[in-house]
Amino acid sequence: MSISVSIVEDDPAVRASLVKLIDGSPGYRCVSQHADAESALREIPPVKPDVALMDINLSGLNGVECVRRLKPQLPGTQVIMLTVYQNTEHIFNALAAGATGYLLKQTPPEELLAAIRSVHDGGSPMSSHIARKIVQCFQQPAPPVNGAQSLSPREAEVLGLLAKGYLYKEIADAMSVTYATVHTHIRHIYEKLHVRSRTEAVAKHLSQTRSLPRPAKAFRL
Amino acid sequence: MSISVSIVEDDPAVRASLVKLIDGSPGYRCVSQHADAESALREIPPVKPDVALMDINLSGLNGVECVRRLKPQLPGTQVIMLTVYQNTEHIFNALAAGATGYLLKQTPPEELLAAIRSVHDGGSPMSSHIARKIVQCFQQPAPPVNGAQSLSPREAEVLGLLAKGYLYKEIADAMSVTYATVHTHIRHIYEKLHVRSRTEAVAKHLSQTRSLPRPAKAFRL
DNA sequence: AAAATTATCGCCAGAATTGGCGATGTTCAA
DNA sequence: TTGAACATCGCCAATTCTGGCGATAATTTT
Repeated sequence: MSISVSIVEDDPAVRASLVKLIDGSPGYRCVSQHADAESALREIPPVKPDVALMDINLSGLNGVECVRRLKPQLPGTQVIMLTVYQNTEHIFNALAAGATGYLLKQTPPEELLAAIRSVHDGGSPMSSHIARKIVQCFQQPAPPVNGAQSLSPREAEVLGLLAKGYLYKEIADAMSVTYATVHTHIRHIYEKLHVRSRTEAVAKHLSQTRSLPRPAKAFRL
Repeated sequence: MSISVSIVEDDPAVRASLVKLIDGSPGYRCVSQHADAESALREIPPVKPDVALMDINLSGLNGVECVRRLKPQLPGTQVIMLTVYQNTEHIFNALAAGATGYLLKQTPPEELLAAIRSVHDGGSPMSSHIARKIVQCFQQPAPPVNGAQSLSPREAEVLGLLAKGYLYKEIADAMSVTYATVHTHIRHIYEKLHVRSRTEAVAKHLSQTRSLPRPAKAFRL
């Protein structure tokens, strides 16, 4: 069974050549093409393609938004973004919106076909450099503003329990020390983090222990 | 100039074949080999290889830890993890520790060489399926259990300020209502979120507004 | 029209937190 | 060896939160 592909691309020439490539390759067939996000949102769901190639730069609703709305209706369809942008923000937004692959428009035809097969086969096609950007996300070693770095092991432990909503007394029990000691640790924590309440300390803590990448501002929303 | 490679692999046979592959290929040269993390940590830094192939499963200190300690000393060296494990936890831990590539041991020789070149060239080599796992990280949708959905607009507003560490009185001023009203809103918030303190409410709030992926437990440390 | 939800206000008392000030002992680096 | 950072303990008072109980009014839903 060949892989069914939908194409969303506003440039008629590019779109035509994509259709030609897909339909001209055995094992692939183009089942729909769309010049803008709006029509894509209307017409793609009934078609249920295996894969969608989505230009990221559409007039009107952009490709990222289009994916965001399309994906919930078509969880089985894998979306590959096509773009000229290689910047981190775009990449993350697209992936967060539900895209599975991310290719540059300059990708040669054979690779594009390989990517379509790959994404259909459980992979996430992307250029090597884009992969690196994503990997770097995991490495951003919460570098600078980590007031928490200066927390002693014991203090960090207290903060962890504080974040779970434990009472001072419960923390004391959990750590086998007295209430007074917990109290003192917490005072030191507040000093070091420059906060004045449990809530602020926890907020700071959660924003820093955040296990994962916090790539770009873009992500915060 | 050929790419210098260090190899860390405890199985002598596998290590030997890797060395043979590297040294037998033009454009690559193996500059050191190590049977365990400890000797790797001692011997690799002076060598400053372009690329290090690191078995993830070493006796003693494991490969991930080895990378974590090596990378700060050798920011220019790109590390590719070699492993039989394909599970998410290992992948994330390795990347977070500073690895740039992640390949399965079953990777064919030519691909391994291509990966070494790729990582040296600014890429992040990894199998298509591993890439997918990483991408999925960015897609983990704000989970369903959003008790916050039932919060009224006003309550949500209060919670937001609560999360910033505002005192009841400050929230009252900010919202131009009385302390009593804030107090009531907060009581309702606690009921709806099933929490008993400001800290718990804020923790819940932050964990849900969190724009980004929160991959695995593994990440929490 | 009755009921539920939301937003607003109030009192009171117990519980928890915060902060000021001080103390002892250990460990580790200068 | 002297100081700095850490972990431990203590007292006391002021502030802040939490929860129980109740109330009015507007809006929305049923």
